[in-house]
Amino acid sequence: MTTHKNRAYNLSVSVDCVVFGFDGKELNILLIERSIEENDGQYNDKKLPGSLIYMDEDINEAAHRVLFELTGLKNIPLSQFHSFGDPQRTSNIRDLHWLEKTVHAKVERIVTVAYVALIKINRKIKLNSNDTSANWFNVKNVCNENLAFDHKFIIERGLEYIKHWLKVEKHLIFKLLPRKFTLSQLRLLYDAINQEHSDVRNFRKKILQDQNIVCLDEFEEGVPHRAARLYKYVQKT
Amino acid sequence: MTTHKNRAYNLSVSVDCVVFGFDGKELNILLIERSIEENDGQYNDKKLPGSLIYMDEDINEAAHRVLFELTGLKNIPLSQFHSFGDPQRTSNIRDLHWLEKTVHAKVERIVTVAYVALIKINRKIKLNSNDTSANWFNVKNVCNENLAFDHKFIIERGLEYIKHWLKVEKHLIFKLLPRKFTLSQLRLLYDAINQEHSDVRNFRKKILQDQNIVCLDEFEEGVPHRAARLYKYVQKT
DNA sequence: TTACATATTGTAAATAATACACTATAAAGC
DNA sequence: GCTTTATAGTGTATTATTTACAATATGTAA
Repeated sequence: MTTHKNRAYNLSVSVDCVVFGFDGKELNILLIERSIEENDGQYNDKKLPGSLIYMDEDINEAAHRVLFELTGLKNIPLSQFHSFGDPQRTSNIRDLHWLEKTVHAKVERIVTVAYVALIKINRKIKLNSNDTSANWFNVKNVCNENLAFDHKFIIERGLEYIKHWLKVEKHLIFKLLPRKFTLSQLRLLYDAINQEHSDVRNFRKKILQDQNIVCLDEFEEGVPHRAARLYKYVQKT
Repeated sequence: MTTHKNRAYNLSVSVDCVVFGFDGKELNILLIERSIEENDGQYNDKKLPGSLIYMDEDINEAAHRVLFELTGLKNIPLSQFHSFGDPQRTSNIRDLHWLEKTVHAKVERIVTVAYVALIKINRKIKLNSNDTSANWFNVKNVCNENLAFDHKFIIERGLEYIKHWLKVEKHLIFKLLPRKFTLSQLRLLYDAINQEHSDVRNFRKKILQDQNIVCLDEFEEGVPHRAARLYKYVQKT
Protein backbone atom coordinates (compact mmCIF):
# COMPACT_ATOMS: atom_id res chain seq x y z
CA MET A 1 0.00 0.00 0.00
CA THR A 2 1.16 3.53 -0.78
CA THR A 3 2.19 5.66 2.14
CA HIS A 4 0.66 9.11 2.34
CA LYS A 5 2.43 11.89 4.16
CA ASN A 6 -0.04 14.75 4.18
CA ARG A 7 -3.68 15.12 4.86
CA ALA A 8 -5.14 17.08 1.99
CA TYR A 9 -6.34 20.36 3.31
CA ASN A 10 -5.01 22.42 0.49
CA LEU A 11 -6.42 20.89 -2.61
CA SER A 12 -9.00 22.36 -4.92
CA VAL A 13 -12.53 21.34 -5.72
CA SER A 14 -14.06 22.04 -9.10
CA VAL A 15 -17.38 21.47 -10.78
CA ASP A 16 -17.88 20.26 -14.35
CA CYS A 17 -21.13 20.32 -16.30
CA VAL A 18 -22.06 17.67 -18.86
CA VAL A 19 -24.88 19.37 -20.76
CA PHE A 20 -26.78 17.34 -23.35
CA GLY A 21 -28.97 18.69 -26.13
CA PHE A 22 -30.84 17.00 -28.97
CA ASP A 23 -30.80 18.37 -32.51
CA GLY A 24 -33.66 16.23 -33.78
CA LYS A 25 -31.39 13.44 -34.98
CA GLU A 26 -28.47 13.00 -32.64
CA LEU A 27 -27.44 13.66 -29.08
CA ASN A 28 -25.10 16.63 -28.63
CA ILE A 29 -22.95 17.93 -25.84
CA LEU A 30 -21.93 21.46 -24.92
CA LEU A 31 -18.16 21.95 -24.88
CA ILE A 32 -15.82 24.88 -24.49
CA GLU A 33 -13.31 25.25 -27.28
CA ARG A 34 -10.07 26.76 -26.08
CA SER A 35 -6.86 27.98 -27.65
CA ILE A 36 -3.58 27.74 -25.82
CA GLU A 37 -0.63 29.81 -27.02
CA GLU A 38 2.55 27.79 -26.78
CA ASN A 39 6.19 28.23 -27.80
CA ASP A 40 5.70 26.04 -30.83
CA GLY A 41 2.44 27.65 -31.90
CA GLN A 42 -1.18 27.34 -30.92
CA TYR A 43 -2.84 24.34 -29.34
CA ASN A 44 -6.61 23.82 -29.64
CA ASP A 45 -8.76 21.52 -27.66
CA LYS A 46 -12.11 21.25 -25.94
CA LYS A 47 -13.25 20.95 -22.35
CA LEU A 48 -16.37 20.66 -20.29
CA PRO A 49 -17.74 23.90 -18.88
CA GLY A 50 -16.24 23.81 -15.38
CA SER A 51 -14.05 25.66 -12.92
CA LEU A 52 -12.91 25.82 -9.29
CA ILE A 53 -15.47 26.51 -6.61
CA TYR A 54 -15.14 29.47 -4.28
CA MET A 55 -14.22 29.09 -0.65
CA ASP A 56 -17.66 29.87 0.76
CA GLU A 57 -19.76 28.54 -2.08
CA ASP A 58 -22.05 25.53 -2.13
CA ILE A 59 -21.02 23.05 -4.83
CA ASN A 60 -24.45 23.06 -6.46
CA GLU A 61 -24.45 26.85 -6.59
CA ALA A 62 -20.94 26.72 -8.01
CA ALA A 63 -22.10 24.47 -10.83
CA HIS A 64 -24.82 26.96 -11.76
CA ARG A 65 -22.45 29.90 -11.55
CA VAL A 66 -19.74 28.28 -13.64
CA LEU A 67 -22.17 27.13 -16.31
CA PHE A 68 -23.57 30.64 -16.51
CA GLU A 69 -20.14 32.27 -16.69
CA LEU A 70 -18.92 30.01 -19.45
CA THR A 71 -22.03 29.56 -21.55
CA GLY A 72 -24.53 32.20 -20.47
CA LEU A 73 -27.04 29.50 -19.55
CA LYS A 74 -29.19 30.32 -16.53
CA ASN A 75 -31.69 28.34 -14.45
CA ILE A 76 -30.61 25.00 -15.86
CA PRO A 77 -31.60 22.02 -13.68
CA LEU A 78 -28.24 20.41 -12.96
CA SER A 79 -27.95 17.01 -11.32
CA GLN A 80 -24.82 15.93 -9.59
CA PHE A 81 -23.87 12.45 -10.78
CA HIS A 82 -20.30 11.60 -9.76
CA SER A 83 -17.08 12.98 -8.34
CA PHE A 84 -13.71 12.27 -9.91
CA GLY A 85 -10.73 12.19 -7.59
CA ASP A 86 -7.85 10.34 -9.15
CA PRO A 87 -4.71 12.40 -8.31
CA GLN A 88 -3.48 11.68 -11.85
CA ARG A 89 -6.43 13.42 -13.48
CA THR A 90 -4.58 16.76 -13.26
CA SER A 91 -1.24 15.39 -14.36
CA ASN A 92 -1.32 16.93 -17.84
CA ILE A 93 1.02 19.94 -17.57
CA ARG A 94 -0.78 21.81 -20.36
CA ASP A 95 -4.12 21.61 -18.53
CA LEU A 96 -2.58 22.64 -15.24
CA HIS A 97 -0.76 25.66 -16.68
CA TRP A 98 -3.87 26.84 -18.46
CA LEU A 99 -5.88 26.53 -15.27
CA GLU A 100 -3.32 28.33 -13.10
CA LYS A 101 -3.21 31.17 -15.61
CA THR A 102 -7.02 31.32 -15.64
CA VAL A 103 -7.60 31.33 -11.90
CA HIS A 104 -4.41 33.26 -11.04
CA ALA A 105 -3.29 30.75 -8.43
CA LYS A 106 -1.13 27.71 -7.90
CA VAL A 107 -3.15 24.53 -8.23
CA GLU A 108 -1.84 21.16 -7.04
CA ARG A 109 -4.67 18.76 -7.23
CA ILE A 110 -8.34 18.99 -8.12
CA VAL A 111 -11.23 16.79 -7.11
CA THR A 112 -14.10 17.55 -9.45
CA VAL A 113 -17.80 17.13 -8.86
CA ALA A 114 -19.62 16.45 -12.14
CA TYR A 115 -23.18 17.44 -13.03
CA VAL A 116 -25.46 16.57 -15.93
CA ALA A 117 -28.20 18.62 -17.51
CA LEU A 118 -30.63 18.01 -20.35
CA ILE A 119 -31.60 21.16 -22.22
CA LYS A 120 -33.24 22.29 -25.39
CA ILE A 121 -30.61 22.79 -28.04
CA ASN A 122 -32.12 26.04 -29.29
CA ARG A 123 -31.28 27.89 -26.07
CA LYS A 124 -29.04 30.84 -26.65
CA ILE A 125 -25.39 30.20 -25.88
CA LYS A 126 -23.07 33.03 -24.87
CA LEU A 127 -21.02 34.69 -27.58
CA ASN A 128 -17.35 33.82 -27.84
CA SER A 129 -14.99 35.50 -25.40
CA ASN A 130 -11.31 36.19 -26.08
CA ASP A 131 -9.92 32.65 -25.99
CA THR A 132 -12.84 30.33 -25.43
CA SER A 133 -16.24 29.67 -26.95
CA ALA A 134 -19.04 27.28 -26.15
CA ASN A 135 -20.52 25.07 -28.86
CA TRP A 136 -22.53 21.93 -29.44
CA PHE A 137 -20.74 18.76 -30.53
CA ASN A 138 -22.12 15.42 -31.59
CA VAL A 139 -21.69 12.99 -28.69
CA LYS A 140 -20.86 10.16 -31.10
CA ASN A 141 -17.79 12.01 -32.34
CA VAL A 142 -16.52 13.11 -28.93
CA CYS A 143 -14.24 10.07 -28.72
CA ASN A 144 -12.25 11.50 -31.64
CA GLU A 145 -11.87 14.97 -30.12
CA ASN A 146 -9.01 16.41 -28.07
CA LEU A 147 -10.41 16.79 -24.58
CA ALA A 148 -8.84 18.35 -21.49
CA PHE A 149 -8.19 16.54 -18.20
CA ASP A 150 -10.25 13.36 -17.86
CA HIS A 151 -13.25 14.99 -19.53
CA LYS A 152 -13.72 12.23 -22.08
CA PHE A 153 -14.13 9.79 -19.22
CA ILE A 154 -16.51 12.13 -17.39
CA ILE A 155 -18.69 12.46 -20.49
CA GLU A 156 -18.92 8.68 -20.85
CA ARG A 157 -20.01 8.36 -17.25
CA GLY A 158 -22.51 11.19 -17.71
CA LEU A 159 -24.01 9.45 -20.69
CA GLU A 160 -24.38 6.19 -18.76
CA TYR A 161 -25.98 8.15 -15.97
CA ILE A 162 -28.69 9.81 -18.04
CA LYS A 163 -29.44 6.55 -19.84
CA HIS A 164 -30.03 4.88 -16.52
CA TRP A 165 -31.85 7.88 -15.10
CA LEU A 166 -34.31 8.20 -17.97
CA LYS A 167 -35.38 4.60 -17.41
CA VAL A 168 -36.63 5.61 -13.99
CA GLU A 169 -37.70 9.22 -14.49
CA LYS A 170 -39.13 9.13 -17.98
CA HIS A 171 -40.47 12.68 -17.94
CA LEU A 172 -36.94 14.13 -17.92
CA ILE A 173 -36.57 13.32 -21.58
CA PHE A 174 -38.88 16.21 -22.46
CA LYS A 175 -36.25 18.64 -21.27
CA LEU A 176 -34.38 17.82 -24.46
CA LEU A 177 -37.28 18.50 -26.80
CA PRO A 178 -38.95 21.72 -27.89
CA ARG A 179 -42.20 22.51 -26.10
CA LYS A 180 -44.16 21.22 -29.07
CA PHE A 181 -42.74 18.08 -30.59
CA THR A 182 -43.71 15.26 -32.93
CA LEU A 183 -43.81 11.64 -31.85
CA SER A 184 -41.03 10.88 -34.30
CA GLN A 185 -38.76 13.39 -32.61
CA LEU A 186 -39.52 11.78 -29.28
CA ARG A 187 -38.84 8.31 -30.62
CA LEU A 188 -35.59 9.30 -32.30
CA LEU A 189 -34.44 10.84 -29.03
CA TYR A 190 -35.30 7.68 -27.09
CA ASP A 191 -33.39 5.64 -29.61
CA ALA A 192 -30.40 8.01 -29.64
CA ILE A 193 -30.03 7.79 -25.88
CA ASN A 194 -30.68 4.09 -25.54
CA GLN A 195 -28.87 3.09 -28.71
CA GLU A 196 -31.79 1.04 -29.97
CA HIS A 197 -34.37 1.11 -32.75
CA SER A 198 -37.88 0.95 -31.39
CA ASP A 199 -40.98 -0.11 -33.29
CA VAL A 200 -43.07 2.85 -34.49
CA ARG A 201 -46.48 1.41 -33.59
CA ASN A 202 -45.50 0.01 -30.22
CA PHE A 203 -43.75 3.21 -29.32
CA ARG A 204 -46.81 5.34 -30.07
CA LYS A 205 -49.03 2.92 -28.17
CA LYS A 206 -46.87 3.03 -25.06
CA ILE A 207 -46.22 6.76 -25.18
CA LEU A 208 -49.86 7.76 -25.62
CA GLN A 209 -50.81 5.87 -22.46
CA ASP A 210 -49.03 8.64 -20.57
CA GLN A 211 -51.76 11.16 -19.75
CA ASN A 212 -49.15 13.90 -19.51
CA ILE A 213 -48.54 13.83 -23.23
CA VAL A 214 -51.30 15.81 -24.87
CA CYS A 215 -52.22 15.93 -28.50
CA LEU A 216 -52.41 19.40 -30.09
CA ASP A 217 -54.41 20.62 -33.08
CA GLU A 218 -51.23 21.77 -34.72
CA PHE A 219 -48.86 20.23 -37.21
CA GLU A 220 -45.23 20.73 -38.05
CA GLU A 221 -44.54 23.06 -40.95
CA GLY A 222 -42.07 23.35 -43.79
CA VAL A 223 -41.42 19.66 -44.29
CA PRO A 224 -41.42 18.20 -47.82
CA HIS A 225 -43.85 15.43 -46.89
CA ARG A 226 -46.93 14.81 -44.81
CA ALA A 227 -46.73 16.99 -41.71
CA ALA A 228 -46.73 15.28 -38.33
CA ARG A 229 -49.03 16.21 -35.50
CA LEU A 230 -47.52 18.14 -32.61
CA TYR A 231 -47.77 17.10 -28.97
CA LYS A 232 -46.81 18.77 -25.73
CA TYR A 233 -45.87 17.48 -22.32
CA VAL A 234 -47.75 18.78 -19.31
CA GLN A 235 -46.91 17.69 -15.79
CA LYS A 236 -50.12 16.63 -14.07
CA THR A 237 -50.48 16.11 -10.33
CA MET B 1 -26.25 36.56 -5.39
CA THR B 2 -23.50 36.14 -2.80
CA THR B 3 -20.11 37.54 -3.69
CA HIS B 4 -17.19 35.19 -3.28
CA LYS B 5 -13.74 36.53 -2.60
CA ASN B 6 -11.49 33.50 -2.85
CA ARG B 7 -11.20 30.57 -5.11
CA ALA B 8 -11.08 27.53 -2.89
CA TYR B 9 -7.67 25.97 -3.22
CA ASN B 10 -7.24 25.31 0.45
CA LEU B 11 -10.27 23.37 1.47
CA SER B 12 -10.43 19.74 2.52
CA VAL B 13 -12.01 16.72 0.93
CA SER B 14 -13.28 13.83 3.00
CA VAL B 15 -14.90 10.49 2.35
CA ASP B 16 -17.80 9.03 4.33
CA CYS B 17 -19.04 5.46 4.19
CA VAL B 18 -22.68 4.51 4.59
CA VAL B 19 -22.47 0.79 5.31
CA PHE B 20 -25.69 -1.21 5.50
CA GLY B 21 -26.19 -4.62 7.07
CA PHE B 22 -29.27 -6.78 7.59
CA ASP B 23 -29.92 -8.58 10.88
CA GLY B 24 -32.67 -10.84 9.55
CA LYS B 25 -35.46 -8.44 10.46
CA GLU B 26 -34.35 -4.86 9.94
CA LEU B 27 -31.84 -2.82 8.01
CA ASN B 28 -28.87 -1.62 10.09
CA ILE B 29 -26.13 0.91 9.56
CA LEU B 30 -22.57 0.99 10.80
CA LEU B 31 -21.79 4.08 12.88
CA ILE B 32 -18.87 5.28 14.95
CA GLU B 33 -19.78 6.21 18.51
CA ARG B 34 -17.61 8.97 19.84
CA SER B 35 -17.10 10.68 23.18
CA ILE B 36 -16.06 14.30 23.35
CA GLU B 37 -14.65 15.66 26.62
CA GLU B 38 -15.98 19.14 27.24
CA ASN B 39 -15.80 21.68 30.07
CA ASP B 40 -19.28 20.78 31.22
CA GLY B 41 -18.77 17.04 31.00
CA GLN B 42 -18.82 14.43 28.27
CA TYR B 43 -20.73 14.63 25.02
CA ASN B 44 -21.63 11.47 23.11
CA ASP B 45 -22.78 11.18 19.54
CA LYS B 46 -22.41 9.07 16.45
CA LYS B 47 -20.93 9.61 13.04
CA LEU B 48 -20.38 7.85 9.77
CA PRO B 49 -17.02 6.17 9.30
CA GLY B 50 -15.17 8.88 7.39
CA SER B 51 -12.14 11.14 7.36
CA LEU B 52 -10.04 13.50 5.26
CA ILE B 53 -8.30 12.16 2.19
CA TYR B 54 -4.55 12.41 1.77
CA MET B 55 -2.96 14.78 -0.69
CA ASP B 56 -1.87 12.13 -3.19
CA GLU B 57 -4.63 9.63 -2.63
CA ASP B 58 -7.43 8.63 -4.97
CA ILE B 59 -10.84 9.25 -3.40
CA ASN B 60 -11.96 5.66 -3.90
CA GLU B 61 -8.79 4.37 -2.26
CA ALA B 62 -9.32 6.84 0.55
CA ALA B 63 -12.79 5.46 1.20
CA HIS B 64 -11.37 1.95 1.54
CA ARG B 65 -8.54 3.10 3.76
CA VAL B 66 -10.76 5.12 6.07
CA LEU B 67 -13.32 2.35 6.40
CA PHE B 68 -10.54 -0.08 7.27
CA GLU B 69 -8.95 2.26 9.80
CA LEU B 70 -12.19 2.94 11.61
CA THR B 71 -13.94 -0.42 11.45
CA GLY B 72 -11.33 -2.99 10.45
CA LEU B 73 -13.39 -3.89 7.36
CA LYS B 74 -11.31 -4.82 4.31
CA ASN B 75 -12.17 -5.48 0.67
CA ILE B 76 -15.63 -4.03 0.93
CA PRO B 77 -17.16 -3.02 -2.43
CA LEU B 78 -17.87 0.66 -1.92
CA SER B 79 -19.90 2.68 -4.42
CA GLN B 80 -19.68 6.41 -4.57
CA PHE B 81 -23.17 7.89 -4.59
CA HIS B 82 -23.06 11.63 -3.89
CA SER B 83 -20.87 14.51 -2.75
CA PHE B 84 -21.99 17.00 -0.15
CA GLY B 85 -20.64 20.50 -0.41
CA ASP B 86 -22.75 22.96 1.51
CA PRO B 87 -20.29 25.29 3.29
CA GLN B 88 -22.60 25.17 6.31
CA ARG B 89 -22.20 21.42 6.74
CA THR B 90 -19.08 22.02 8.85
CA SER B 91 -20.52 24.89 10.83
CA ASN B 92 -20.98 22.93 14.06
CA ILE B 93 -18.07 24.06 16.26
CA ARG B 94 -18.07 20.81 18.20
CA ASP B 95 -17.60 18.74 15.03
CA LEU B 96 -14.90 21.03 13.74
CA HIS B 97 -12.90 21.03 16.98
CA TRP B 98 -13.08 17.26 17.22
CA LEU B 99 -11.88 16.92 13.66
CA GLU B 100 -9.00 19.39 14.05
CA LYS B 101 -7.87 17.52 17.14
CA THR B 102 -8.08 14.22 15.29
CA VAL B 103 -6.20 15.23 12.14
CA HIS B 104 -3.84 17.66 13.92
CA ALA B 105 -4.54 20.49 11.52
CA LYS B 106 -6.68 23.54 10.97
CA VAL B 107 -9.74 22.74 8.90
CA GLU B 108 -11.89 25.41 7.32
CA ARG B 109 -14.29 23.69 5.05
CA ILE B 110 -14.87 20.11 3.92
CA VAL B 111 -16.49 18.77 0.80
CA THR B 112 -17.28 15.11 1.43
CA VAL B 113 -17.68 12.31 -1.07
CA ALA B 114 -20.07 9.67 0.22
CA TYR B 115 -19.99 5.94 -0.49
CA VAL B 116 -22.41 3.11 0.20
CA ALA B 117 -21.73 -0.53 0.85
CA LEU B 118 -23.92 -3.55 1.53
CA ILE B 119 -22.29 -6.15 3.74
CA LYS B 120 -23.09 -9.19 5.83
CA ILE B 121 -23.81 -8.11 9.36
CA ASN B 122 -21.80 -10.95 10.87
CA ARG B 123 -18.49 -9.59 9.58
CA LYS B 124 -16.06 -8.86 12.34
CA ILE B 125 -15.90 -5.20 13.33
CA LYS B 126 -12.75 -3.74 14.88
CA LEU B 127 -12.58 -3.58 18.67
CA ASN B 128 -13.14 -0.26 20.42
CA SER B 129 -10.27 2.18 20.41
CA ASN B 130 -9.70 4.84 23.09
CA ASP B 131 -12.53 7.23 22.27
CA THR B 132 -14.47 5.69 19.40
CA SER B 133 -16.10 2.38 18.57
CA ALA B 134 -17.98 1.08 15.56
CA ASN B 135 -21.39 -0.53 15.99
CA TRP B 136 -24.53 -1.47 14.13
CA PHE B 137 -27.64 0.68 14.58
CA ASN B 138 -31.16 0.17 13.34
CA VAL B 139 -31.71 2.47 10.36
CA LYS B 140 -35.28 3.17 11.44
CA ASN B 141 -34.06 4.71 14.71
CA VAL B 142 -31.28 6.80 13.20
CA CYS B 143 -33.56 9.82 12.97
CA ASN B 144 -33.66 9.90 16.78
CA GLU B 145 -29.90 9.70 17.22
CA ASN B 146 -27.36 12.48 17.69
CA LEU B 147 -25.36 12.53 14.49
CA ALA B 148 -22.30 14.58 13.57
CA PHE B 149 -22.12 17.04 10.66
CA ASP B 150 -24.86 16.44 8.07
CA HIS B 151 -24.56 12.68 8.49
CA LYS B 152 -28.27 12.17 9.07
CA PHE B 153 -28.93 13.74 5.69
CA ILE B 154 -26.20 11.67 4.05
CA ILE B 155 -27.69 8.46 5.44
CA GLU B 156 -31.13 9.35 4.06
CA ARG B 157 -29.64 9.94 0.64
CA GLY B 158 -27.67 6.70 0.87
CA LEU B 159 -30.83 4.80 1.65
CA GLU B 160 -32.65 6.31 -1.32
CA TYR B 161 -29.68 5.41 -3.46
CA ILE B 162 -29.54 1.72 -2.57
CA LYS B 163 -33.32 1.43 -2.93
CA HIS B 164 -33.06 2.76 -6.44
CA TRP B 165 -29.95 0.78 -7.21
CA LEU B 166 -31.35 -2.58 -6.13
CA LYS B 167 -34.22 -2.12 -8.58
CA VAL B 168 -31.67 -2.20 -11.38
CA GLU B 169 -28.95 -4.49 -10.04
CA LYS B 170 -30.95 -7.05 -8.15
CA HIS B 171 -28.06 -9.35 -7.37
CA LEU B 172 -26.50 -6.78 -5.03
CA ILE B 173 -29.06 -7.60 -2.38
CA PHE B 174 -27.28 -10.89 -1.67
CA LYS B 175 -24.36 -8.96 -0.25
CA LEU B 176 -26.55 -8.30 2.75
CA LEU B 177 -27.46 -11.93 3.40
CA PRO B 178 -25.44 -14.84 4.76
CA ARG B 179 -24.14 -17.22 2.13
CA LYS B 180 -26.96 -19.63 2.88
CA PHE B 181 -30.30 -17.97 3.43
CA THR B 182 -34.00 -18.77 3.55
CA LEU B 183 -36.50 -17.24 1.15
CA SER B 184 -38.19 -15.55 4.09
CA GLN B 185 -34.98 -13.76 4.97
CA LEU B 186 -34.64 -12.61 1.40
CA ARG B 187 -38.24 -11.41 1.29
CA LEU B 188 -37.98 -9.57 4.60
CA LEU B 189 -34.85 -7.84 3.33
CA TYR B 190 -36.59 -6.78 0.12
CA ASP B 191 -39.47 -5.45 2.13
CA ALA B 192 -37.21 -3.67 4.64
CA ILE B 193 -35.41 -1.83 1.88
CA ASN B 194 -38.44 -1.03 -0.23
CA GLN B 195 -40.78 -0.37 2.66
CA GLU B 196 -43.42 -2.70 1.30
CA HIS B 197 -45.03 -6.01 2.13
CA SER B 198 -44.79 -8.46 -0.72
CA ASP B 199 -46.96 -11.50 -1.29
CA VAL B 200 -45.27 -14.73 -0.20
CA ARG B 201 -46.28 -16.83 -3.19
CA ASN B 202 -45.60 -14.24 -5.84
CA PHE B 203 -42.27 -13.43 -4.29
CA ARG B 204 -41.14 -17.07 -4.34
CA LYS B 205 -42.37 -17.46 -7.91
CA LYS B 206 -40.47 -14.43 -9.14
CA ILE B 207 -37.31 -15.15 -7.17
CA LEU B 208 -37.01 -18.77 -8.21
CA GLN B 209 -37.04 -17.79 -11.88
CA ASP B 210 -33.54 -16.46 -11.26
CA GLN B 211 -31.22 -19.32 -12.19
CA ASN B 212 -28.55 -17.86 -9.93
CA ILE B 213 -30.51 -18.74 -6.82
CA VAL B 214 -29.94 -22.40 -6.11
CA CYS B 215 -31.84 -24.62 -3.76
CA LEU B 216 -29.75 -26.53 -1.19
CA ASP B 217 -30.47 -29.81 0.58
CA GLU B 218 -30.09 -28.05 3.91
CA PHE B 219 -32.51 -26.46 6.33
CA GLU B 220 -32.22 -23.80 8.97
CA GLU B 221 -31.71 -25.08 12.52
CA GLY B 222 -32.76 -24.11 16.00
CA VAL B 223 -36.08 -22.55 15.12
CA PRO B 224 -39.20 -23.41 17.18
CA HIS B 225 -41.26 -24.28 14.11
CA ARG B 226 -40.95 -25.94 10.74
CA ALA B 227 -37.44 -25.29 9.41
CA ALA B 228 -37.12 -23.45 6.12
CA ARG B 229 -35.02 -24.64 3.24
CA LEU B 230 -31.73 -22.85 2.61
CA TYR B 231 -30.71 -21.35 -0.71
CA LYS B 232 -27.52 -19.83 -2.00
CA TYR B 233 -26.72 -17.29 -4.67
CA VAL B 234 -24.20 -18.18 -7.35
CA GLN B 235 -23.19 -15.78 -10.09
CA LYS B 236 -23.50 -17.54 -13.43
CA THR B 237 -22.11 -16.24 -16.70
C1' DT C 1 -52.31 -34.86 21.76
C1' DT C 2 -52.95 -30.24 20.92
C1' DA C 3 -51.68 -25.55 20.11
C1' DC C 4 -48.78 -22.68 17.70
C1' DA C 5 -45.75 -20.70 14.39
C1' DT C 6 -43.92 -20.48 10.05
C1' DA C 7 -43.04 -23.05 5.39
C1' DT C 8 -44.71 -24.31 1.21
C1' DT C 9 -47.64 -24.66 -2.86
C1' DG C 10 -51.10 -23.29 -7.79
C1' DT C 11 -54.39 -21.17 -10.60
C1' DA C 12 -57.09 -17.73 -12.87
C1' DA C 13 -57.43 -12.94 -14.37
C1' DA C 14 -55.49 -8.71 -15.71
C1' DT C 15 -51.98 -6.12 -17.69
C1' DA C 16 -47.97 -5.15 -20.42
C1' DA C 17 -44.74 -6.24 -24.18
C1' DT C 18 -43.81 -7.82 -28.75
C1' DA C 19 -44.08 -8.87 -33.70
C1' DC C 20 -45.61 -7.41 -37.82
C1' DA C 21 -47.46 -4.37 -42.96
C1' DC C 22 -50.40 -1.55 -45.10
C1' DT C 23 -52.85 3.03 -46.07
C1' DA C 24 -52.74 8.34 -45.74
C1' DT C 25 -51.01 12.79 -46.81
C1' DA C 26 -48.28 16.50 -48.26
C1' DA C 27 -44.69 18.50 -51.21
C1' DA C 28 -41.79 18.34 -55.36
C1' DG C 29 -40.75 17.10 -60.00
C1' DC C 30 -42.33 16.26 -64.39
C1' DG D 1 -52.67 17.06 -63.00
C1' DC D 2 -50.07 12.90 -62.59
C1' DT D 3 -46.28 10.55 -60.51
C1' DT D 4 -42.71 10.15 -57.25
C1' DT D 5 -40.99 10.43 -52.78
C1' DA D 6 -40.80 10.81 -48.04
C1' DT D 7 -42.72 10.29 -43.74
C1' DA D 8 -47.22 9.92 -40.78
C1' DG D 9 -50.39 7.11 -38.97
C1' DT D 10 -52.98 2.88 -37.68
C1' DG D 11 -54.72 -2.65 -35.37
C1' DT D 12 -54.52 -7.28 -34.07
C1' DA D 13 -52.85 -11.60 -32.39
C1' DT D 14 -49.34 -13.76 -29.40
C1' DT D 15 -46.67 -14.08 -25.55
C1' DA D 16 -44.80 -12.77 -21.18
C1' DT D 17 -45.38 -10.59 -16.74
C1' DT D 18 -47.89 -9.21 -12.72
C1' DT D 19 -51.39 -9.61 -9.47
C1' DA D 20 -54.84 -11.50 -6.34
C1' DC D 21 -55.91 -14.95 -3.39
C1' DA D 22 -56.18 -19.59 0.80
C1' DA D 23 -55.32 -24.17 2.12
C1' DT D 24 -52.05 -27.79 3.59
C1' DA D 25 -47.40 -29.24 5.63
C1' DT D 26 -44.09 -29.65 9.23
C1' DG D 27 -41.62 -28.78 13.10
C1' DT D 28 -41.37 -27.21 18.37
C1' DA D 29 -43.41 -26.56 22.76
C1' DA D 30 -46.97 -26.99 26.13
